[in-house]
Amino acid sequence: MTEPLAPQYDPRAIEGPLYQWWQEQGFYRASADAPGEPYVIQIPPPNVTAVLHAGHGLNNTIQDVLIRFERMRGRNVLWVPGTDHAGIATQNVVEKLLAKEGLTRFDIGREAFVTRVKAFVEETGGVILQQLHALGASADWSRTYFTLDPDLSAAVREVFVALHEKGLVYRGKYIINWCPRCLTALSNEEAEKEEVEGRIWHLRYPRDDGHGFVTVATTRPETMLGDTGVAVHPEDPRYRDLIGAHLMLPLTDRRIPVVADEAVDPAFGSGAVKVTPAHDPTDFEIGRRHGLESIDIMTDDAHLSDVVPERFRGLDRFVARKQVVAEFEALGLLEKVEPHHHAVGHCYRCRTVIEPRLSDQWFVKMLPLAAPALQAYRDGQVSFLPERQGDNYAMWMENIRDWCISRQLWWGHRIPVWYCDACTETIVSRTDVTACPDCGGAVRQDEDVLDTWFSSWLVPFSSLGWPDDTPDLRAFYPGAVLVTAPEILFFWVARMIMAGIEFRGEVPFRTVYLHGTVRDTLHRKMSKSLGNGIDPLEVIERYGADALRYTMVNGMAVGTDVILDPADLEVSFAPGRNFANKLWNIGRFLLGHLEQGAPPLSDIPDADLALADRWILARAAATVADATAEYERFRLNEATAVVYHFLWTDLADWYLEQVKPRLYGTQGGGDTARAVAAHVFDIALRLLHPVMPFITETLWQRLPPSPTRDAASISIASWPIAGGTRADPAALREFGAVQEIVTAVRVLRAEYDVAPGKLVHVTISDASDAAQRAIAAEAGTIQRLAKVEHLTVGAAPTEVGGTAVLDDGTTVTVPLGDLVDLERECARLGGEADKLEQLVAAQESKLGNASFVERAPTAIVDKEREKLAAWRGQATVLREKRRAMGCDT
RNA sequence: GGGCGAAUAGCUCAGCUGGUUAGAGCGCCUGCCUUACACGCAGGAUGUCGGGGGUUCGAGUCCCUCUUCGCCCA
Repeated sequence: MTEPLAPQYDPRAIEGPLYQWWQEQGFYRASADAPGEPYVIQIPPPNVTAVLHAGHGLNNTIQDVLIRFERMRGRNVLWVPGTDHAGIATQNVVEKLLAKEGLTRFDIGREAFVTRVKAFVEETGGVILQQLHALGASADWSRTYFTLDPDLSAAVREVFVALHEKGLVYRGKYIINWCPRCLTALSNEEAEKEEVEGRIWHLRYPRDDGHGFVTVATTRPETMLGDTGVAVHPEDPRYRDLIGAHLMLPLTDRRIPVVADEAVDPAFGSGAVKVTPAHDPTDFEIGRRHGLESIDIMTDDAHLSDVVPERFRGLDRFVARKQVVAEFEALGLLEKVEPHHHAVGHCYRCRTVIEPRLSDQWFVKMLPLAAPALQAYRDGQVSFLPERQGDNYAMWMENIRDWCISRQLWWGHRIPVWYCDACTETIVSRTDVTACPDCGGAVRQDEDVLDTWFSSWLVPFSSLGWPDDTPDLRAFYPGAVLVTAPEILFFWVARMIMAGIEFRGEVPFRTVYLHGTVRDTLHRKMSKSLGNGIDPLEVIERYGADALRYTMVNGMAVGTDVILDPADLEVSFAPGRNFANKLWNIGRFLLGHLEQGAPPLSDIPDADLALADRWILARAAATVADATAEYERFRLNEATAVVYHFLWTDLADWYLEQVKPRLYGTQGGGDTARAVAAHVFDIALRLLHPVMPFITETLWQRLPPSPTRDAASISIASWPIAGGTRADPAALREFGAVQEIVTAVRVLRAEYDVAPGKLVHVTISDASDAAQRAIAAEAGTIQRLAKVEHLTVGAAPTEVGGTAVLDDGTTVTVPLGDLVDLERECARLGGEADKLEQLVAAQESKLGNASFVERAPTAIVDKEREKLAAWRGQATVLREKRRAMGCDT
């Protein structure tokens, strides 16, 4: 674990071995009776056949950051991983494989097919969980579940039967969303609406009395073959006389009535709508209200069935559409065709156009489940991040519709319902049924399986052993946070909340963190079909998991999308890689100087601390407080930024530069410097560990031993405590003055193109209190960092030089002799003076405004007065300086 | 059609409860191979905070409206 650091940062060399070591040590295996308040995250179980994509990368990075943070804070952490059997998706994959052999699932039969899918899943499934190892995921793999495992299947059955007993599961004939390619019903959530440029056909239906016709408008003309009525609004004057009349349905010999129904929008189309109860949800309702017949005109695969006139039979629905339109046109019954923009349902798995279809399905009655779930949100038992997503949740809950849970698939939890053919008994049972309990007759099980989400909505407790009362269940339910994408708010999150309340009596998590989507630079969602995806494994291979994680977290504010350029991984991931490399080099430098060991900071008397030491300790204290607060508020990007700034700017750019002479031994105080450096580096590594676990562990392992570094791994080391380090406002102020003086000199050097190696003289005049203390304490630092030969404090020099006035009036003059162009310096100082005078003028008018002084809080007014005084002071110094230089003569 | 969100530097985005001389990273310009790092160091330029109105002592931040883009629902 502690070989010397390689001169080059090479993530591949450290990440794999480190992950393996973490696993061997079992750091992330949870125990129900371990100390600490439990903190549980349930992974959104990926499809068992899925491979890692950028969205998974983001989702799991966030979870791992939270988990690692809370683990270090001493919570009894459990991150439960698992996979989902993904009914349609997995079945589709295997059906495609079969198709290559020229077979369909029907050719080989249900049993053989299921065996085949099982084999496929065993062979190739779960790869994604392995891939999460590369990401550094600190999940408890010993608790990995699969939704088809026997115990989780038992939970599914228990829930189905229990809900059936409560009357919340029922079977009924309704219009469902039918995918003619997957040959199954879909829930409303699974039928995704897509905007399409379609057409609307205006068709004429002649009256049966020969007196004219009624025009109806439709986007799906082929369904007219299943029409059993025409509906108009009861108040529509155009059609009032027509209500109760009959029409002759063209292309058929059917006579259909005109009915009056409130559901008709008189403003849409012609105001008369054809009614196809078997193929449209609205029409189904209208048909039911008026006793119209339902005629299903389609086969499972969306070809016209035998109930239509012979010439249409067997036609694909879209071919039939053309033919129907052609015949209407030939008959002179096609009034017009208009372009029409509308949303059409598509199968969320295969994008096939959904066919609304009348069919027998199982449903869950949602209202009784939704009501308490909505109340739980209103009571604040569960909250959403970003908050507005709560409104989304509430709106869905308020307009909840029953959930179609049966799927005409073979891969999934088979519905635990048996039918007796002998006595028509229906048996719903927790255990398999072999004979009818009533008549002893033969039974057959319902052919269908359950929606995959019918198992997913239970994982917060089924993954912990429910319905058994297990120690895990008692310790780890409910969870703390759910981290997922907004796309599955309804599919999964809302339903989990309902199931949690129904079966465990409390919500399954307190916070729902809905993160953004990973998109390309055109803000398109990454997808396989667009070819704009980013392969996280490729990124890890090239730049390391730490760089990937950093980039994801850094680019993501709460509720916003992450934009990455798939065409240029270099540009996308450079920030993470650069930072990791910087950190590596800070480590190389620092650890090299700590090889001889470092005394614990507690052994160093306060009097030995240099101003720079006090400053970096104070900065560390502030960083601990800020980073902790940001992590707690889920503002991971802010937490990262805070630590980044501390490491790169405070530590590397200033403190390490300040401390070099002491580390090199060219100056005394080496022990103090090593103690402080080791201490703050330790803190920074811990603060960064949740985001960049590998590199922080690698460096942390090589810190010299110390009583406060007694954990085997940084990942189980304690989180730094803000109160444990020192706030020191004086040090912040005074070292701040050091920084400002150094920067001022550097600016002047750059302004006058002083050669990089050339030493200059500097005079500080009008030094503020802080500046005086800064110079007293850190003159050497200033000289070294600004390349100053003589640093004098006193009256402003009379010779010509470059001058800068700091905010507090402290004046820095670099006499540059012939290097200084007097005119140029006059202009430069004049420009600055003008700018300040503008500020002063604006500030004077602000403070001259009586209502501002009266109404604004005194603290604000005082602050503004201080600003005015400072600017006036600076302006005065600049003007004097210009006068002394003879600028305006 | 209804609901929600976004618009801030060339790019990607922060800016949380109104009070900052409006920030970061990348890119760009200048100068540096300073023995931890050129994936670096030092310095620098770039913003009518989408348009218009309003509330307020004070608006990038709150309200209205328009424009453009995105998401969800019908």
